[in-house]
Amino acid sequence: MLKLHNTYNGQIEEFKPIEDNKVRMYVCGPTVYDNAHLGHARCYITWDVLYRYLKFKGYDVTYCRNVTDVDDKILKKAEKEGKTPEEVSKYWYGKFSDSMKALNNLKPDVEPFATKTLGEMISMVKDLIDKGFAYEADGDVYFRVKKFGKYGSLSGQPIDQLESGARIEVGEQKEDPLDFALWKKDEKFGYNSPWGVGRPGWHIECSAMSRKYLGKTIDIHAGGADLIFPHHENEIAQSECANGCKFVNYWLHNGFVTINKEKMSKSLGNFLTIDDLLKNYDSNTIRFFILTNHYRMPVEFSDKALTSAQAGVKRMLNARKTKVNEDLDITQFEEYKAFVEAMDDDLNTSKALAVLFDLTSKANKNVDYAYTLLYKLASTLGFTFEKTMISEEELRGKLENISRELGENFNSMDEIIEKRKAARADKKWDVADKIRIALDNAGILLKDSKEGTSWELK
RNA sequence: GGCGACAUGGCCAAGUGGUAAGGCAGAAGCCUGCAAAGCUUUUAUCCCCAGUUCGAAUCUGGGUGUCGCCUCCA
Repeated sequence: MLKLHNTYNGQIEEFKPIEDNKVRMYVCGPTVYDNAHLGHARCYITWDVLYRYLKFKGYDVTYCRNVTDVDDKILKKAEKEGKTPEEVSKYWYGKFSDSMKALNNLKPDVEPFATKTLGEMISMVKDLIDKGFAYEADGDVYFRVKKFGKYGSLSGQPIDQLESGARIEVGEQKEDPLDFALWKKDEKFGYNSPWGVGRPGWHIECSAMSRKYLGKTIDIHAGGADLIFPHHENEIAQSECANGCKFVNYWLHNGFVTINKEKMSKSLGNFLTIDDLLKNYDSNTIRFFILTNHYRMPVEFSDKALTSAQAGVKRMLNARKTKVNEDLDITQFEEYKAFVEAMDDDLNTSKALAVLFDLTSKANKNVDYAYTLLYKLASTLGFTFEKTMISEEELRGKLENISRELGENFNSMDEIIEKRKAARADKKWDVADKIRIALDNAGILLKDSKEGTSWELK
């Protein structure tokens, strides 16, 4: 029985989908104007694991993650670089997708673009105006926060407190400082609407895309904890007033990545991009680093932590391998039950990893089912055991370097290993060592075992 | 000021009433021509104080410290 922490009431609740075994899940996606960083990686890895685990549990999941491609930041970047907003967002969406793929995150079932969902947004805004929850003011449209009695219940903020922090910007014609924009006048980059040329507000995007692709009431809505207020609060207000029904059953939020004890973020400038990180650590390492902590807790980044994660994940992925037995009923094993119990408990990945290490240890001791189980459960968390394949070209380059160093021509790794094997048989240790060192210099590690000698990239 | 989270060994981190999972690092041993990997053994009384209880890291109250949201932010 899966239990999840619901931000809405602060409780850990049993997860029950609206419809049988169908799950409708929405995650707030990126605004595509710049590189994604480790904080984004954490968010999307966390929800990728939830997506994978729901599928593992047998749910029929529809995972929708939007792409915000209308935004001030995109426009600013476009102006600065002399490009169109479309060019900017297209480029950075491509980069984002590459990063997600590199992190081994599954592709969501739907990835709607804000600019492609404008019709839905406009009709929703219109609806809100008709129902009296919104009003037009000089080309802008605002949501009447005070009309929605439940406003503030997700973030747990008393309305008068929110009021004291709210401001009216210059040029805005709000009835109340608390009101937020559903539509903003923008004659330069805007789109046609009943209220003139303008752009949708950020919050309405998610309400509209969620409704269009998943329906009026959905099971799960997830995102970073910094979106609780105002973004998710506003989404609830919009959706529930427009649709006249509950918006989301389970609100899930992940904690931040910190660096030097401070939240990693664009605005503070203290971030590491996923690209940069992948230069030093592979995706398994990053995933392991993220999953050793519970998803709601803060995670402190440091090179030391990543190095530690690297060593840890290596141990797991280096487990003694056997053929994965597809016919094996893995559900019969204690370790399987322990894994499921951990994950069912609000995604206790830390505990689940402990189960995987138990299996690693068993695999190394030749317990026959251990590797099959390890492989399947680790895959559920998105780890990959497959080694990165070395290209023909790269291998040829390495062989050339090795041949040069050894003063002898080798055409394949097998030839080299055979040569060393013969040297070892003759107890010519100096020859054998030279070969191993030459390979080491070329970034190849040799492993001797009873079964023979194997090689892998370091 | 309002709301919320966290504080466990050298580092990271589970555990939420019955006497501390796991990973990294360290140490010793086995294996090995060497190396890598692996195997075995090994390191804590849980921020402070008071209380509840037969019994608390785990509940209650009070401190101290750290962080987050309240403005764009994953």
